[in-house]
Amino acid sequence: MKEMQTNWIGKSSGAEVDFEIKGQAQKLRVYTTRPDTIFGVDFMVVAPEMDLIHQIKSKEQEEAVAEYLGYVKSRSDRERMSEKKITGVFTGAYAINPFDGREIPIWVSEYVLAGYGTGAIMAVPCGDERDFRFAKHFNIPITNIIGHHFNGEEANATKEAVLENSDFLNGMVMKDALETAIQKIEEKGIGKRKINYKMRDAGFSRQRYWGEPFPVSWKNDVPFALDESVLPLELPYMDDIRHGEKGEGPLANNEVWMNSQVFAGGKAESSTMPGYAGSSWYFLRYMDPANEKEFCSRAASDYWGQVDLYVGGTEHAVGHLLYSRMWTKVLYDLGLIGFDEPFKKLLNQGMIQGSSRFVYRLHGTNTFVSKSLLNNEDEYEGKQLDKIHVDVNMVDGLELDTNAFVIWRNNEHAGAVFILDDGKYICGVETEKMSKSKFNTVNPDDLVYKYGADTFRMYEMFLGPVEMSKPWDTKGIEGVHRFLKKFWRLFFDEQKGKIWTDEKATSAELKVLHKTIKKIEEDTERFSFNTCVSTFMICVNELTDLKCHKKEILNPLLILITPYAPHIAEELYQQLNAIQTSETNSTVLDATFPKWDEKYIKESSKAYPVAINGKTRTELTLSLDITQPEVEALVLQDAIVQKWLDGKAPKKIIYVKNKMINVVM
RNA sequence: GCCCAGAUGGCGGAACUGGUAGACGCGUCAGACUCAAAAUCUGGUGUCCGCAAGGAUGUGCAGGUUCGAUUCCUGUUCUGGGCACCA
Repeated sequence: MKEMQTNWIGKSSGAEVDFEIKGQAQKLRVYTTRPDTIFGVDFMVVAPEMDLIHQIKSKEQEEAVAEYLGYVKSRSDRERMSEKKITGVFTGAYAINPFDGREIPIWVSEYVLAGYGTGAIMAVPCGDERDFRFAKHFNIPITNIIGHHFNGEEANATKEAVLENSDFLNGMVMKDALETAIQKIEEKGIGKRKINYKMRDAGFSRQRYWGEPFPVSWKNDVPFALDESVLPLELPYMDDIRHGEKGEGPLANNEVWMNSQVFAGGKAESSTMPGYAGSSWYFLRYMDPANEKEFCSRAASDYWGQVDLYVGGTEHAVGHLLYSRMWTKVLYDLGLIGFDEPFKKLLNQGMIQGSSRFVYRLHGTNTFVSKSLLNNEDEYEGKQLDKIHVDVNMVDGLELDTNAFVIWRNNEHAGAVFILDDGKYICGVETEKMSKSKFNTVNPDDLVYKYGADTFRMYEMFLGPVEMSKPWDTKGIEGVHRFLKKFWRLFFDEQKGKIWTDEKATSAELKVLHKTIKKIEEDTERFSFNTCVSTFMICVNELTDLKCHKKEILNPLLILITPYAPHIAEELYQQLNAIQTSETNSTVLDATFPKWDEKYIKESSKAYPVAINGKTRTELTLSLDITQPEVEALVLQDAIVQKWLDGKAPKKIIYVKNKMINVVM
C-alpha cells in the first residue's frame, strides 16, 4: 500500500550531474538514481523534445537528427508507449566523463522522457536493461563495472556487486559507493544530490456537472482567486447537463452562471473538481457540519480526532487515501487541525471476484467446441480457437445452456453449431475481477429477496477473512440461513409461539453465553468476522442442546449479534422486552454491550494430548495446577504410554501447561 | 519484467504467541418423522490398510531448525491483484 503511494508520487533519490560537452560551452545535465555507476556510462541519451539537441548536434549528423525528430513527431504517445521499438540517432556530439575524461557519445531517443528528471540520462548498459538493449541495437561497446555479475546477455541492476573499472570506487560494494559518488560529485561542484517526484495524476479538473465549482474568476485568461467573503461557491442547479459546445464542462452552457456577479467582471471556470476533492476531507466537515465560519472548528477536530478505521480496497490506495493524507498534512501544516494523518488504522478488504465462463469458437466460424474436448485452449484439430466470455447466468456449474446462448444479446449467436461432449457443452473457468465486460457479475438483490439482508450480510462475512480476495459463490448460503432460523427458534416455536422464560440460568448456560461474549469481543476486535459467525453457530447449537430459552441468556445474545444480523436482532429485542415504539431506549442499538465474566468460564482441568515422540497417542485429563513430577508419574502409569515405551525408560517428558505433553524416547 | 498477497478434505474455511490439523458451514451417505414432499432432527464422512481394536499417511513442492512445524528459515512452482519505458 505504501509502496503503491510511493510509486504514484514517483519519489526517487539520486543526483543531478553536469557533463561537459566536447568543444562547447554548453553542459549536459542528467538525473540518475545510480551515481555509483558513473564509470559504466557508455553513452548519453536526450529526449527528442529537448532544445539542447539543436545546439549540440554536429553538421554531419544534422540531417539524420532532423529525420529522426520527424519520425518521433509522427508517433502518438500511445504508440510510443505500446510499441517498444528501439529507435534513436547519434547527435555527433560527445560528453566528457568528469572523472576519467572519457568521451561519451550523445544520442537522442524516444525512450527517454522529456517530462521526467532533466530529460536526459547517462546510460549504463551493464546495469540497466533499457540502456543495454539500446547499446546492443546500435552496437555501442559496453563497459563492465560489475565483474561476473554482468554476463553480457542482459543487464544486471544489482546494488550488491563490488565495483571494477571504477577508479576511486573500485572495490566498493555498489550500495555503499552510491553515497561516496554523490559526495565526490558535490565536492567537485559538478552536481548535487536530488530527490525527484512525479505525480502521475495532477489534473484537478473534470468536464462534468457534478463536482465543486472552482472559486476562481478568469480575466484575460488569467485566473484570480475569489474573495473569501463570497465563499462557499455553490453549484448552480441545471436541468440539462450536456457538455459545452467545445467539450467544456456543462456549466459553460449556463450563461447566467458564467457571467454571474460573483466573478466580479470575470468569467467562471466551466470545469468542476474531481471526486477526490471532496472525499479527501469530508470526514473533517462531518465533525462540525453546521459551522458557517470555517470548514471545521479546531475544537471539534481536536475532540473527534482521527478517523479510527478506514476500510477500503487497494484500489483506493492512490485515488482516495493518498489525497486525503495530502489534504490532512496541508491542513495540519496550516495549524487548522491537530493531526497530520487522517486515519488511525487501515483495513484492506479483499475483492469479491467473479468466476468467469468461456466458450471456444473455431476461428472465423459459428461453431463452438466443448471445453472438455480440448487439450489446450488455443486450437482444436489444428484449427485456431477464439476464447469468448459468456454470461455466467446462462451457465449451470460448467454446463452451458445452449438455447439461452443462441438468443443471448439479440440472437447474436443465431445458427450456432455446438460440438458437444456427451450431450453437454462444458465451459472454461477463470477467476477474474468482477466486471460487466466479462459477463461474470451477479446481482445481490435476488439473494436478498430470497433469504433476507441478514442472511446475505452474514454469509458475506462467513466466506472467509475480510482481507482475502475470492470468487463469489453462493454455495453454502443455505447454511447461514438455517442458522438464523435455528436462532429464531430459541425464541419462538411454530405451534406455541413465544417460548422464552424468566427462569434463572444454569451454570452450563452461563458458561456458553460468557465464552461466546469473550470470543465475539476478541474476534470482532481483530476483524475476524468469519470466525464470529461460526462462534454464533456453536453458541446456538449448544443452547439448543441445553433447551435453553431463558431471557437472561437470550437478551445479551441479541445485543451481541446485532452487528452481524441487525434486522432479526432488533425484531427479537423489541418482542423479548415488549418494547413500545414510543419508549426511549427502544432500540437494541442503544443497549449496553455485554461483558464476559471469568468466573463463568474458568476450567479446573484440561484434557491433555499425550504424544510419544511428537505423535499424539492418547489423552489425559489433568488438573490445571498439577506439577511436572506429578505429570510424569501419571503419564508413566498410563497403559497406552506403557505400550509405546515397551519397557524402556523415556529420555524426557515435556509438559507445557494448558497445551500438551510429549514423551521423548 | 517489477512489487504485493495467497496455496490446508469434494467445496468455503478454522487452528490468534511453534503444542490434539480439519472448528463452523456446504456437499454427500445412512437413519428418524411423513401417505408423500418440504421443513426439522440424529449419526458417519481427509486418504490408505483393517470386521474391529488399531496403524500408516496427510497443510502446493524440495530441504532445514526443533522433543514437536499449517505456523520459523532457505529454495522452488502455481494462482490472484497492482504497476509498467520514471533513468
